[in-house]
Amino acid sequence: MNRIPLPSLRRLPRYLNVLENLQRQGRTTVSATDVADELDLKPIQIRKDMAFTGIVGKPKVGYDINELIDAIRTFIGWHDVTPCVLVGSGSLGTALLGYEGFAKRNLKIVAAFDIDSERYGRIIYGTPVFSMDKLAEVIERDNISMAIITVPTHAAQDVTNSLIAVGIAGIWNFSPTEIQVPPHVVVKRENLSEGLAVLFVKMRERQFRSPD
Amino acid sequence: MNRIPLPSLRRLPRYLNVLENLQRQGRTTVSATDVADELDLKPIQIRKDMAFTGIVGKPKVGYDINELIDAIRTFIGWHDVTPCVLVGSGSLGTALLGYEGFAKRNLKIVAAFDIDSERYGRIIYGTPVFSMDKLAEVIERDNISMAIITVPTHAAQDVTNSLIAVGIAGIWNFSPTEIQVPPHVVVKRENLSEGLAVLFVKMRERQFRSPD
DNA sequence: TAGATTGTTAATCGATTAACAATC
DNA sequence: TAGATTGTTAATCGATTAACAATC
Repeated sequence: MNRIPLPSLRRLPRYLNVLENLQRQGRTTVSATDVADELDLKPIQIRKDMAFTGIVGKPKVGYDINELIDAIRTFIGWHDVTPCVLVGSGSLGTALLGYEGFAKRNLKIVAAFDIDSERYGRIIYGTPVFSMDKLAEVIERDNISMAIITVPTHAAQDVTNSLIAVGIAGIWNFSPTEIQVPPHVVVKRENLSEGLAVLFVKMRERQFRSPD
Repeated sequence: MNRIPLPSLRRLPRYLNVLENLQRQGRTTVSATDVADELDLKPIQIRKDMAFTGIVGKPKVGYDINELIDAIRTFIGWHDVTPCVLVGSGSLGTALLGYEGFAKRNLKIVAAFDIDSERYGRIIYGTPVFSMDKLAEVIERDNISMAIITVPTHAAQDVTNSLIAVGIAGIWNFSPTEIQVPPHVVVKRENLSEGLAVLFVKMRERQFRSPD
C-alpha cells in the first residue's frame, strides 16, 4: 500500500469520532455512506481513505465497526501508550495538561517543564512540573521520543535545541514560531493564526457568493 | 483573480510571521527566495501565493516589505478589529482568553460565556465572563458575527444552536465534535487529534524511510 | 434471488512546479 | 549594461471523483 495522502490522514480521526459514537449507540456495522452523511463528505472518499488502514469491508454489509475502529487506531498508532513531555506550563500548557481527549488516544504526558521557579515543583492535573534542568534526566529515564512545546515565541528555538540534544524524535509545536530542526526530527506545527486566517477569508467569501 | 486555494491561504500567516521578523530587523525589501529559505518552501510557491493578495513586486528587487505585510493583512482581514465572543471558560477557553497573538491580528474577544455559576461574573485576562442567558444581548449589542467554542463535547451542539439563533456567521470550533450548522454559517474546526495523528504517522514513516 | 455496497481502474480536478519572457 | 527576480503560461504531480465489475 502506498503512503497515505496528508488530507486522508487528517480525516481518519474524524472518522474515528463518528465510529465511536455509533459504536456507543450499539451499531455493529457501518457503511461508507453512513460516515459520509455524518461529515458531509462523499462515500467514495471514505472508502478510499479507509483502505489505507488495511481494513476490508463486505459488499452489501459495510464494515465491522469494531474492526474498523481497531484498524484506524492501529494505523495511527493510538493502540499503545505513547509517553511524552510538555515544555511550558503557561495557560496553553495547562490547558493541554488538563485535556481529557489525550487519554482516549493513549497519549500520556508524564512530565511538564518550565523555567519559572513559580511554576516548577507544582502538579497540574496530575502531572508534575519540573525545572528545565531535569529535562534530559526525565526523557532518558522514561525513554521519551515526543515533546509538546507550549512556550512563548522567544523561547521556542532554545527549547527545541534542548529537546534535540536529548534525542527527541517528534515535536508538537504550539508556539507561533517556525522552529528549525535537523531532518531526522519530525515537527507538527499547531499555529492558531492559520485557522483564524481560514475562518476570516471563508466568512468573507460566504458573504459575496451564493453558498454553492 | 481566482479564489485562493486553501493550502495557499494557510501559508499566508506563516509568511506574515517571517516578514514581520525581517521588518523588525530593519529590512525594507524581501524576495520570494528569502521567505522560501526561511520556511523550507520553493520561491515559485511564495510568488504564486503572494499574487493572490494583489501585491506586485519589482523584478530584481523583490517586494516592498511594508507593502507586502499590508497586502497580506488586508487580504485576510486583519486590518480592522474583529470583535468576537468565546463560549466555555474552562482551561482551553482561559488559555485562548490569555493568548496575546490575537491582539496582533486584531481579534478582540469582548466577552466570554459559561453555564457554570462558579465561572461567570469573573474577569479572565481582562475579559468578563457572563452567564449563557446574556449571550443574545451581548452579541446584538456589539454586533458580533464570530464566536469561539471551547465547551466540552456534550455541550457543543447546544451552544452552536444558540449561536446560530442569534445570527452568528462564523464559528471557530475547538471542541472535539463535528457541529451541524446551516449552509450560511462558516465553521473552522480546530481538532487536536488531527494534528496528533499527523505527527504520529510522520514519526513512524521517518523511522522506516530515508529522510528524503 | 435482487440489490446494496465494496474495491479497483480510469477520468477529472486542482495545486505545485517548471520554463521563460519581461524588466528594474 | 548585465543579471537577478518577477509574473505568466505550460507541464507535472497528486488527490478527488466517477464508473463499474465483483459479491455478500
